[in-house]
Amino acid sequence: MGVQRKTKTGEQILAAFGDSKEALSAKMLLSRIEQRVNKTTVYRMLDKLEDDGVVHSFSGDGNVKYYARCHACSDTMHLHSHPHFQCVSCDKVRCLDFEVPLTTPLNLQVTESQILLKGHCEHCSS
Amino acid sequence: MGVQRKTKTGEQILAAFGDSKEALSAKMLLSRIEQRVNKTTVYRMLDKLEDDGVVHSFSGDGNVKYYARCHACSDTMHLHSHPHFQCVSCDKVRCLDFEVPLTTPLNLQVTESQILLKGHCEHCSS
DNA sequence: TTGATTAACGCAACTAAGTTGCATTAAATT
DNA sequence: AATTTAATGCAACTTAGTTGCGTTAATCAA
Ligand SMILES: [Zn+2]
Ligand SMILES: [Zn+2]
Ligand SMILES: [Zn+2]
Ligand SMILES: [Zn+2]
Repeated sequence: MGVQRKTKTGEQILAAFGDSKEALSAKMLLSRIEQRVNKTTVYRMLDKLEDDGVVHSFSGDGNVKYYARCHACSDTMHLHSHPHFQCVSCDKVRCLDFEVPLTTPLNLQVTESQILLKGHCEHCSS
Repeated sequence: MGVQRKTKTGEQILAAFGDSKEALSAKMLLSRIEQRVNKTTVYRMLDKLEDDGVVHSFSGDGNVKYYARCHACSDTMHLHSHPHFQCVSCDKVRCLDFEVPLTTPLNLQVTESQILLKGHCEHCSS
């Protein structure tokens, strides 16, 4: 089940994401939240927000899970087949807007695709 | 630096991969190797084999690192922009043969792409 | 064949991400 | 204000992977 009560942790997590396409790990969220919050609480809140279709998650570099705001999802429909980008220089991660057309083999039933692009973001290109 | 001596661990790891496109985690390798080998040894040997362009690695589901044989790599040139597939039913992971054409935004310098497809493999489709 | 060199190894201890159980706190409802 | 129970904090745990260090064994030269 998703979020059922309005709490400070929930507010602060959503405030940390804001309206941007930036993706954040649990650790990054913890460091951004003013109020002292336990990591367990953050993990559980993120789970609930994901259930509600408010955030989506994916696996970034170094086996770390990242979360980002959803923009067209609800608790009944999740739709985010977009790729993600991680800068190898500043480590920032974000959602990319376009869709990648995938032609998959006929003998496989693909239900989900995760695309992570790595490289240098616009601020870190030299 | 890569592998410098012929050892049993190295042989057994390569034997476990064989010639297939199947990807294996360190844990899976440990369970497949007859001889008793320490996990540290497996991790270190995989690192060396990756340095040599003998295997490549990528992040699978559950933040687990998978390794697979390279087929066109050397210690000086690594080339594996192919996608990987993980069956959500039998958990097998493998390399896919085709390339995915990616049109990336102009303001990003993409140097690496990881594509993981998830779904049901040919043996687990009902 | 033997001895020297050092890559590879085993072990224990560690790190880091994430999870679980349980007692406590605090939203929401009456 | 009293009740209900979602949300929280804490400690302890799990799992993947790493590190330091002393030991073993592959390679090569004498
Ligand atoms: Zn950057
Ligand atoms: Zn996204
Ligand atoms: Zn399968
Ligand atoms: Zn592969």
